[in-house]
This record gives sequence, C-alpha cells and structure tokens, in this order.
Amino acid sequence: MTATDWLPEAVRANAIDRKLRAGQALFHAGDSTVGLFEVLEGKVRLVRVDRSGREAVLQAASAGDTLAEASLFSSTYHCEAVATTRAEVRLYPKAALLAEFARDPELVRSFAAMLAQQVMALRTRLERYNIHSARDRVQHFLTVNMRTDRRTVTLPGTLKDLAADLGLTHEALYRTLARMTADGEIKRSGNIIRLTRSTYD
Amino acid sequence: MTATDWLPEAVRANAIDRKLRAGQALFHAGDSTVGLFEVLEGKVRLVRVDRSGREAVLQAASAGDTLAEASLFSSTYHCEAVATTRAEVRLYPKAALLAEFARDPELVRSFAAMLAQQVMALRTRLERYNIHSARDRVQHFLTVNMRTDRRTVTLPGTLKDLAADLGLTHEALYRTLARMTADGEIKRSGNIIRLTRSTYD
DNA sequence: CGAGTGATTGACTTAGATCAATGACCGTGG
DNA sequence: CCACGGTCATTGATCTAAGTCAATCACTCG
Repeated sequence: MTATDWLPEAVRANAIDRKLRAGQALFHAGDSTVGLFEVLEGKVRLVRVDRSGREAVLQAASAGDTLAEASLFSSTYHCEAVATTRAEVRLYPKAALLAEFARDPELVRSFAAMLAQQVMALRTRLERYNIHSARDRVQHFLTVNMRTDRRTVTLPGTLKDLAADLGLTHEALYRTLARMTADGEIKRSGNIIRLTRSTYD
Repeated sequence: MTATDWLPEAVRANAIDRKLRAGQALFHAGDSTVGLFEVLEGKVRLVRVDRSGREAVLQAASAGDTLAEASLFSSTYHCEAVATTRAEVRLYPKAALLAEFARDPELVRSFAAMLAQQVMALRTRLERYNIHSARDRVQHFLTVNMRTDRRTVTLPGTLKDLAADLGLTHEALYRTLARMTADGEIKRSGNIIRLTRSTYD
C-alpha cells in the first residue's frame, strides 16, 4: 500500500539515493525531468514561484511520499523542488522506468491502478476539507477510515499528525475528540477509536 | 484537458448514456464494477455510509468529471454513487476499456499520464486548503493558475464556483477580492484578474 | 537528570460563516 | 415587448467556532 510497491526489481536496482541539506533544491522549473522521486526522510516541497517572488506550495512531501509522477510524461519540470529539512530522496531514473514500461505493459497498469487509488484518496480528503466544522470533519474521517468491523478506527500516527492531516490545529482536534467522547459518540483506548452506536436509529 | 480526452474512438463508440432522477443510485457498495463513468449533466456523489447511517462524501462530481477510475482495477465497488440532482452520465464499459488497454499499451500510458496530472492538481488543491487565511488562499490560487504571461489569471466559471473550489463561502471570496483590489494587489476586469506588481521587490 | 515532544486544557481573539438585503442581468413565456 | 423568476455579485451586521498563545503533565531518550 506504499506508493512504490508497484515498482519492479529491475527499476529498484537502478535507484539512486541522494542526501539534501535543508534549503537545497532537487530540481528547478525548466530542468529536464530525470525520473520519479521517493522521499525517504525529511521533507521536500514542490513550489511554484510567481514573478513577485511569492511562493505557492504544490505539494509537501514527507517520508514515504512520491514526487513528480507526472514528470515521467513530460520533458521538463514546471515547478521547483526544495528540501525544507535535511532530507534523503531516492530517484528512480526515468530511462529505466520507461524502458520497463515498454517491456512490461502490466507494469503500466499497476502504475495506473496506484494512481487511480491516489486520485480517489485525494478527492476524499478534499471533500473532507470542504466540511468546515471540526466535529463533522472528524466524523467524516472516522466514517471513511472505519475498519471492516465498521466500528473502530486505528489511528496511524500521532494525534498531531492526524490534526495536520485533517487541516485542524492539534488543540482543535484534542478538544473535538474530548467533546465527542464526553457526548458518548466515541470511546478512545490508546490509538483506537470506537464508534459508539448513534442514538438515533 | 478534459478528463476523457485520452479515450479512443473504439471505447467512445461503446459508451452508454443514462439519465438519473435526483436521488437515484448509480451503483451500490458490493456491486460488480461496470466501467468508467463520466458525468455529463447534474451532480453525482460517491458516498460511504457507516453503520449508524451517517454519510461521508468521497467525491462530488459535476458535469465533466469522471467517476470511479479505480473501479477499473477492482471487481466490486466500495461505496455508493447517488445522483443528487437530475443527472446524465456516460458509461464506458469496463470490458471495452480493458480490451483496448490490452490491445494498445500506449493507451494505458495516456491513462496513467492523465491520472498523474490529476494527482498533482489534487495535491495542489489540498495544499491550498491547508492555508487558513482567505487572502492567502486566493493568492495561492492566483500564483498557481497564472497564465504564461505570469500576470493574469482568467477565471474559469462564476465566482461562486471559484469560492466553492477554494473552500470559501462566496461572501468571503467577494470580500477578499474587494480588499485585494482596494489594496492595489490585483485589478479585475470581467473574469480576468491582473496581478499588480507587488510593492516589496 | 534535563531536553524534547506529545497530549491536554484554559483564556482570548479574530477571521470567516451565517443570515439578510439589494441591484444587475438574463432568459422566457404570456 | 415586458414582467417575472432565477441566479450571480455585492455589501452589511452578527455570531461563533477555531486559531493563537500559554501553561501543565507525562513520557522517552541519551
């Protein structure tokens, strides 16, 4: 379920790791594309800069995220990539990847499947962000991430991470969870949240 | 640049159009997947329902949007699709699509390229949503959607649509634009916004 | 043991949501 | 041809939920 699971050995073997210091650029707009990046450690940002020097973040990638998938189908980059912390990235060179794509059509399908999955996940997060109330946003998250028992959700990381993921401050999340617990809507034990059967049904 | 541009004639020829009344379901969780949907008119929602009947919207698709790309690689649906208005959808049957995929590897690449593009666009919108200030959010939108002259942005639809896209109420957007205009940051003429050179640089 | 981080709660402020009203515009049907 | 219903654009007033600042406690790690 990691974003690079679909990559075959042939491509992995050609990967190149690279360390970056904070502030160092990975590529610039206009550079020729070199391949697919995976962030191993630290944080890397894709940024577009307008003529007055204002920056707009296109993506903030952390460990485990992939970068610049679309660049595989384009000859130059259209944004900057900069490490915002000391970071380590892995490059899967474009040539090796495209060669594998040509040799193995099934691989392209896996790639497409992974991308389709991502599109869905991103759209879902986007919908969540359209909900303005913190409580409803948490509800949305819980409903979507319910385990198959349809009762519990296991939180992946820290609550702070979750807060960032939900687009809330961590304080707002703590308070919201506290209120939901007080109202008997959920029960928490460690990093597991149990949905209490709603009263109206 | 439409989401279905990559579809070849062979697949288009097999498309099936279908009209839905408001509230009508397109498919249910557990149903076998039938193909890729394109919304021609109206609105269709992908929804996940939890055991207490609470709904979480996974995607709200309007005219021009595509639906359930990931279902091409899965045998059953994992959510409900319901028209929220009278709507018309076009179905590209799975069999025809997969057959074309098998016949023409280049097509899968086009599909992947389109998805990669979408992933990037969605990630960018997500980053925008992480910005809490309405003004900075508008700035982000403008910087990202600047035309090649790097000075002007042409608004696609109505301001209300844009507001929804930005995750703001239309009132908030009007006010923000008014303030930015008053501050000389932008100039508006019709649906074109011109970025005034920032003062600090 | 002290530094660093996560979890939590309190107090205060504010930006944006909400409710409301108005004018412009546009198509349409009588 | 014009009145009318609908939607967009815009602005005002008000309210509240979430952001911000701040403090505390628990825990881990070297």
